[in-house]
Amino acid sequence: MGSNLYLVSNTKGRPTMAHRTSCNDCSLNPICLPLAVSVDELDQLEDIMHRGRPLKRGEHLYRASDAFESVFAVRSGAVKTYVVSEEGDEQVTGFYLPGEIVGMDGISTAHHVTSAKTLETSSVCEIPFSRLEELSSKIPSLQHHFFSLMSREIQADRELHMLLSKKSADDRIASLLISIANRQKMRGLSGHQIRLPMSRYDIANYLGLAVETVSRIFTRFQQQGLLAVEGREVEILDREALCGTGRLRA
Amino acid sequence: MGSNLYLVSNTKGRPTMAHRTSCNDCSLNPICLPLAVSVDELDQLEDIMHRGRPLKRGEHLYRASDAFESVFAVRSGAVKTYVVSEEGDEQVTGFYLPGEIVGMDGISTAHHVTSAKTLETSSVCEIPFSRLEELSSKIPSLQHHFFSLMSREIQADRELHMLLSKKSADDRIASLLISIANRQKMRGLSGHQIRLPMSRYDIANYLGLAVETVSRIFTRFQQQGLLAVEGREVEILDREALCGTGRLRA
DNA sequence: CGGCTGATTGATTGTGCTCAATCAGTGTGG
DNA sequence: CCACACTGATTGAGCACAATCAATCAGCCG
Repeated sequence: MGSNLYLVSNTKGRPTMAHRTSCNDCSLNPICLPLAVSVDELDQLEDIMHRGRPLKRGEHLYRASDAFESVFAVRSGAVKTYVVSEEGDEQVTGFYLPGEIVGMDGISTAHHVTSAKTLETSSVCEIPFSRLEELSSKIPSLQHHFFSLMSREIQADRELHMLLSKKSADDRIASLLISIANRQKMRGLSGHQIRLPMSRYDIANYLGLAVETVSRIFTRFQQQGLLAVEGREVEILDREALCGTGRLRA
Repeated sequence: MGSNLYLVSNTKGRPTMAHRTSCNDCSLNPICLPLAVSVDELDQLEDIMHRGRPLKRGEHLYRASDAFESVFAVRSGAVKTYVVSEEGDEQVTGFYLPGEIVGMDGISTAHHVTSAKTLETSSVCEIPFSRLEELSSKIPSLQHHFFSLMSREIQADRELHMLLSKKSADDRIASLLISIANRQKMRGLSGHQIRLPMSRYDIANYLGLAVETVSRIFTRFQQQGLLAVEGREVEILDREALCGTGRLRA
């Protein structure tokens, strides 16, 4: 469970204790929480955050029914949230990539309603929520930014809702790929060469499809020249047509 | 656009200018925003709110792409939110009953991403968001309550997501009915005798089903003795079995 | 009365699920 | 070191649930 080995293997070319860098040095600065605060306020924000050890694949950030104490900013890797019903079947409720905030459910109940586990070796910043609230009262722009983040979460859920209603399986897959590509692009990565951090099972579960269907659609998209798929590596060859599949906006 | 006639026709037995009462007199007090604030703080909250005229069925609270300025607390009636895609088809994204807050999308974009229209004659309280933010900075409990409300919205979306993935049409209908019953109960109304404020079309759209399917399931549920349906009046006869349909928690 | 919208019911089709088999990759233990 | 088991992914065949197309009916308003 040691040191920062995992992180090193993940952030290629920056072997120097990356998990002790400050928000200032973080490449996610422009899309993460610090976005909202000035340089001197940033110190206060950093004071309340914990940058924990890197987590191995499959470790939990929190589990459903845990007391709600913190939200988490993903620094590297990827996280999925899910709930397990009484009958034991799992429902994946979201995927979180670097720069995104996990755990904002649970504020109202004081307990988490989802569980969050890493999909691959990941590092996260833990932000105790009560202290974030205090700080938000003092820094209006931070308060607004946090409201804004939650609002964006709601918006994303709306889009997902729309996707799941307009039920075509093709649309769902296409849309997920585009979404991940967009989010990658936002943090300066390729907008067409993506590496899916989650399994086909997770994708199927998230989109309300059977694994077999996901698999079939991936191969068909490939045959149609829309994608180049190799396991979890996906290249979007014809974004236009892919969007056209479900008439999404490019 | 006429006095408080509409409201009168809606809040039976209280014909006296109900829209000028304060939060103190509002029956929704225990579940609405005022929940979080003390008596003297309540005055400040009331100062920033506008209790507008009652709205007729079909009037808009706001439209997609309108500048985001306020959130709205539903006082009476019911509101639906929806988006319209470029191709013109509508997607209903939510139903809001008295005591619930509409319009929290749009914080991040400064513009609304959904439209909100009344499903029947309704009255709402408009709360300018910038002033709510100011006030939230000064009243920590209000800030927390608002975070909490947004969190609850996210939670509800999670549940919806789960519902739409676990795709059985029966489950979806059952779940919606239970949800509405629960929300009615929370404001002191019957937990089994409900009046659906929305059309079958809205229900179908919201749940990602065809209208015909909704209709069929209503009649089948009735044949099975789970419901007594008469148009938009629905009585839940066997809540246990209804939950069992989709193995929901009662 | 005639036209409209909302709701219900019937007949047919199709998309995606289920069941089942195969295959590749990975880790385990003899 | 290799056989074996196990998980994740892919492909095929058949079936079921819900969509679609279509017709009818009730209520409402001009």
